[in-house]
Amino acid sequence: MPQNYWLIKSEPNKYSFSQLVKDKQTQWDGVRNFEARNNLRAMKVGDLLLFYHSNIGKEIVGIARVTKSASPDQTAKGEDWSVVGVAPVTPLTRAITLETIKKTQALKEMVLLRRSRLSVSPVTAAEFKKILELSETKGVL
DNA sequence: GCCAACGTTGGC
DNA sequence: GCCAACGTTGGC
Repeated sequence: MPQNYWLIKSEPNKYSFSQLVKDKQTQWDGVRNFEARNNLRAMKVGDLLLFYHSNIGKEIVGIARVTKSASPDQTAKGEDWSVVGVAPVTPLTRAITLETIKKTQALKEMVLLRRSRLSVSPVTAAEFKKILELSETKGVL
């Protein structure tokens, strides 16, 4: 079964990776952008997620996984938005900053850089692997 | 705090 | 259907 990879953004003062670790699981709601929503809908249980802190930190801090595929976002009654279930896998041994991503040849084409305002974006297997490698994070794949 | 990028809205 | 105005995101 092919597994896909994604990057999800959150401002750490709103919902941080450590909060997700505490919660054990959460619903990824509040997405109000069509393209981001379509990416949520393309997620399958078991897909892996890079958890990025925007504004504060500007770095990828952890790995999470999809525990539940897309369902209607109850926080948007009458509108057609989606949520997925997300659970933490592991924090990165070393966080990967935006600066590092920009400097790293293998990561220069990341959608994160090309589409800076998109809050849910696809990540290639090669990019995902590179992030794990650079962050010295083991036991995920 | 500023501003570039860019998605959305609304007038025509 | 075009496009100006406006609002939001997110880097700096």
